[in-house]
Amino acid sequence: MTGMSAPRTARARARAELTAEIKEMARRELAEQGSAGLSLRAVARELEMSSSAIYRYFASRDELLTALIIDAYDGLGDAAERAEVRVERDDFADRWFAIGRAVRRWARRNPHEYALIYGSPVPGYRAPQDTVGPASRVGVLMADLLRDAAAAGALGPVGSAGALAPKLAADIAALREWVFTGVPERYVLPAIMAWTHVFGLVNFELFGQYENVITARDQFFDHALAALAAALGLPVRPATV
Amino acid sequence: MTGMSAPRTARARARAELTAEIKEMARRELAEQGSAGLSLRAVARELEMSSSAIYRYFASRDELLTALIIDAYDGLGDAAERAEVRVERDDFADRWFAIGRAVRRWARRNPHEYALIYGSPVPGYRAPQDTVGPASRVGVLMADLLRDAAAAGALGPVGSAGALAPKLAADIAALREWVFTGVPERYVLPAIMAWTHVFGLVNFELFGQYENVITARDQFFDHALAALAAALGLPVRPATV
DNA sequence: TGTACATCAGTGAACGCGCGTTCACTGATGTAC
DNA sequence: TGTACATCAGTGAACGCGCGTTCACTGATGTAC
Repeated sequence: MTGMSAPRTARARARAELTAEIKEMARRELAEQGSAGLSLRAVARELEMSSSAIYRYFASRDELLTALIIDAYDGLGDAAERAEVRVERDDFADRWFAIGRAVRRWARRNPHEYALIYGSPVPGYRAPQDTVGPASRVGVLMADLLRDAAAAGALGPVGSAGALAPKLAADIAALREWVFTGVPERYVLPAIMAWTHVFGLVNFELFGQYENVITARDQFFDHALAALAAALGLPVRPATV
Repeated sequence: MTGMSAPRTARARARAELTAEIKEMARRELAEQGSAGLSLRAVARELEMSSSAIYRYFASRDELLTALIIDAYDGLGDAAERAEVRVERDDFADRWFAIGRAVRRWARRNPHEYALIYGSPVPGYRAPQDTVGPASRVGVLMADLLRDAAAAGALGPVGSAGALAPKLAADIAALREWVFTGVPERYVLPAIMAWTHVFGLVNFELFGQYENVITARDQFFDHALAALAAALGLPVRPATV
């Protein structure tokens, strides 16, 4: 996941370990202060090293933040993939449920990391290019699922909203050359919507919008997943929690 | 909106004006720094007054933040209401579109205020009770729309997801005694989902998740609104942008 | 209408704090011969 | 296997900055009689 091969020398091993420790401690700080309150000095203090020593591992606070963001995307991606891969390949609705639930579970367990990647952008921080791969993993997983379902002829009808605006049709065409290869055209927009909806649900739950509105959070989320599966054309069995 | 009656004395008038100026300047700072970077001293500096003077108007940074949050909810609520009220009362789909588009337009015009209320919670900040009224205005507007449509017999069928879990059914019952009065049971969950989805769409657009995914933002949003209207049981005419 | 007193707005200095980043330096680890 | 040199990790002091909040004070505005 780190992209490094096994370190040879003791020095390299120590370096890898300390890099990991710094990130781990930064994650803990993040959980207490939020991304804006993440401070190199606090991390160093907690690790009982001088603040300047951190600079041997991360060139700046932004670079540490970037590392945390990538790790967060990868953590979420791993969680979703691990959950999805355990499901029977041809139970497409179950695969959908597995992805959705894994996303929510990970987000509830790592709320500050989730906020880091799906909350308000960190002011003054501009995400570098290396985040886009990790950032797309959940979406890719959903697209893969649709491709498999389409190949198996398991996709049912989806509501049509009439003719599409040309610009939007072009977006869909582009998507079908990339993540949505092999997915019939009419399933692409429902997929983007369902993807958006899943994170919208998690956002609202984590950021407090369901306070005084929904108390049966698990059941509501599962209900929504079932409705989304139907909107995606996936064959849904009656949901049981 | 401020809840104050017309100020009598010159002093009271000056006070009201300066309070507004402080908030206005704070909003401008917010737009540049984000909520975590909002500083009383910076606001004071910009207003060419001493930092301690701010304390005559707001007891603390948190109190200023609360005022901004309430104003943001009210700004969004006003925008949505003003847009919705201009539509023919019995064109229910149009009313839905008006609300959704107004939310998005306001969010795009006031991205930092939007992030303040729908983004990651401000670390260490706990929203006081006075925010819940303003926070619910858009939801109330949607519920009102559904009530009107139901009364007019204009609501079509919605997808049923089978029997509901008891806890979830209880939530719905509670909602129907409060905001969703007069709205038939089966439309409540689709409404919560549609409400969630609208803000999920705006979140994803504003927070950068559609980068490299959707370029036709207006058309995509309208498409989603149309799909949501259908999911809500609202009578949809073919969408034109 | 004028006066005495109370209330309020605003100031400037200070407290105590934390931050990111740089730099010259020491001592340990790794590498080449 | 031993030695000379280069590389790296970590330190501590310093720079320059900004922050929220408090406090004793001055001068203006409002109020009651």
